[in-house]
Amino acid sequence: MVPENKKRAVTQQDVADAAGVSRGIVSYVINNGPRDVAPETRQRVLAAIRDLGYQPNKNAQRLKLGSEQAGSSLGIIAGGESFNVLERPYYDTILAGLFEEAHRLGQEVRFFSFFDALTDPVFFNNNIHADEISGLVLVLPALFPATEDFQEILDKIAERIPNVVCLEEPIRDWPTVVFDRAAAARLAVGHLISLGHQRIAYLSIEDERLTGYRQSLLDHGLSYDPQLVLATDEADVFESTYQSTVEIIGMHPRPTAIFAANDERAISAMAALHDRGLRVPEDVAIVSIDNIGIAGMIRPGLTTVDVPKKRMAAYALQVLMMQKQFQNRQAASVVLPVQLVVRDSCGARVRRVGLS
Amino acid sequence: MVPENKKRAVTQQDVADAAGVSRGIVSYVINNGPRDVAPETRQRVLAAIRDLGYQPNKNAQRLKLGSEQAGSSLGIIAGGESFNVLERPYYDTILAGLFEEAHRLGQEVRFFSFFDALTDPVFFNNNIHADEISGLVLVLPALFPATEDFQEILDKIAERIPNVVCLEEPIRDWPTVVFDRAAAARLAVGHLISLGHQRIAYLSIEDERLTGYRQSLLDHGLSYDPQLVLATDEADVFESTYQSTVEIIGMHPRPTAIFAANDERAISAMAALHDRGLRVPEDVAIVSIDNIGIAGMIRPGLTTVDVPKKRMAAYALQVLMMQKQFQNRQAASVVLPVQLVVRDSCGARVRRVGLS
DNA sequence: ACGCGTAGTCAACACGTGTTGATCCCATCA
DNA sequence: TGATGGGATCAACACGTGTTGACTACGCGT
Repeated sequence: MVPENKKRAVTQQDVADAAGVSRGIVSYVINNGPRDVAPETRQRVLAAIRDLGYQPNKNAQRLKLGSEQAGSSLGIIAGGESFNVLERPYYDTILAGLFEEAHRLGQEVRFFSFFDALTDPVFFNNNIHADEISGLVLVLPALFPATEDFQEILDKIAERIPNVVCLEEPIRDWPTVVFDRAAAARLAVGHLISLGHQRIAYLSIEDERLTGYRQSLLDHGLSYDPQLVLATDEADVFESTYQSTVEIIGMHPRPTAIFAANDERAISAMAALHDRGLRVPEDVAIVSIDNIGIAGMIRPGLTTVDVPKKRMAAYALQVLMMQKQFQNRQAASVVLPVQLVVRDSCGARVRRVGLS
Repeated sequence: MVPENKKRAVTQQDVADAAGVSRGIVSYVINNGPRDVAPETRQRVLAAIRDLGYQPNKNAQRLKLGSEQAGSSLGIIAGGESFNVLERPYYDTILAGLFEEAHRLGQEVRFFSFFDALTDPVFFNNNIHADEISGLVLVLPALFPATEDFQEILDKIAERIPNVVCLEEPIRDWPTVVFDRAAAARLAVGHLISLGHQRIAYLSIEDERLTGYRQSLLDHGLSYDPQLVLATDEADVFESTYQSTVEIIGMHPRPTAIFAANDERAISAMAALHDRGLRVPEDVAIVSIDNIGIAGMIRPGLTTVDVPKKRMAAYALQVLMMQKQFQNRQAASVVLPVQLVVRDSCGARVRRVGLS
């Protein structure tokens, strides 16, 4: 390999030489500096900059200014056990919202996968520097491995990076932005009950949704039957939910409705029902939570509780900015309200159980 | 606001003082430096580093080493007219693939939206620096605005950043990684023809797919009817495709099959057919291209041509690395083959037209 | 003619690091 | 014992930039 002469980058000194001035002047011109420059000189410098195609060296700027001033980035760590957050429709929208809001705030963002950043100390040390990142957004699903490495890295984050916000799952004492899961579950289950359903199975995520499911049943005078709560595996959502749905189908008497913890699970359940020759919503009604993009495109359209994903993202960055402004002062966590979106999978537009 | 004393970061000098040595020694220890250090001294320095929680300043390192050595990033610019690539299942997988492969190569990546990076010169100048980015992947859908700003920014990329690879759409003379669109279309249409279909509508994207669609018809002795090629609007895929499908449904005689340019369009078509009381595949068969994640989860399952999205991503980075290795030498473009995935929407598992 | 303020410029320091020429000290060998 | 070598360390330079103290020249007032 011939070591072709690397063309050295153009520096302020080159510009200064070309314009016949001192280097400092060039700096003044670029930053509308702390000192004034004679109009005629300014023009000469600008011309030289244009001619040589000069571009300031960011590294030198950041070194000098202490990256605070020079525009530090905002870090986003997202994911579960792999990169695959990017391939999950719910988190996609969250991420898109984060990017949009960051752009609105003029913040550069640096994106890291959970796998890289939180389970690999070497990667963490090499890539996540307080020099470069002044704020961090953690987007972590419920279940993550509590390895020693993981805990150690959380410690480092805590001591190095002043501002951290969590989306979805609260971690340590960092402020959190979440949607109201219990309320979402109550909305979904309440809606099914109002349509006349009495045996409602739950394709579960065991968080506040379960509480909401249970409470909604009791509120409406129905009994809570643990057998109707079926496990689903976050690591293989589609397959595990499909199997659990098959179980539901085999029950006697068969539940007339299914509450799915999120839209992915609902879609999986619909597939299982379809494959067994059962119709949605005529034979089994379905309601879920999330309102991902395709929820309204598939047929039957999914009745689901809309989670304000983009607003959650926007709030997360707002909280981060607040933290930054009031140095280290604990910023409040946020719980956002949700809203039911009625489509066809619940059967509200078709019939009411027991009334036809 | 009380200007709480910013705690100055720990530097090599601090470590050196604490360990009672010269600063250079600290540098040697950290980098297993060009010079040897006495074992006993080394231990003292390491202890000091640990005690003070010293972390080298990346900006200074990069300044000194010229970011080439210090680990420069790999840039990804993706999107159409907005950030929404993140919310489109096809591009999600592409991006996930890029991140995965970058991780495998130990490359840090910096992600930019098309909107930020390619249409806003100010943002571009402020955030995309040759100092930091040694290679660039452009993930651009077919249609992008050819504004002056856009062209100007492409010029700047060309002169500042040595290595560029395009995914999906070739731009300028940069090397490209694409899947074989014409072959994909021929596979899809050929499959429908082999099932006995003779009137096949095309929910179109007007690229090599159209060529493939046309050629496949001719190859099988069918005539090409431009009326069967319906426009769809990339800016509002679902709605426009839905409307075009309604048109198809109203045709006399009605086409017995639809070839959709991608899975999103196929799902939209299925919705329109469902809403008009037509069954898939019994009344109208559907085949498309992409094989996005949900293609196998919805019912009927989507028969589609699998695009090797992750392999495309991996290849893109391979090409980038090749470019880097052989300084500026033009790297070859890559066209990846595709494969048909038969599910239920085509009807192959149900019946053959005219044979039952 | 002299003093003085000011607009404009230059030289020099600082940011924190990697690296090299020079220095010190001690062990080894003639 | 004196010279030699080399292991270990230090001081100093360089990377490219932002900023401050010092310097020059010029205009103005007395």
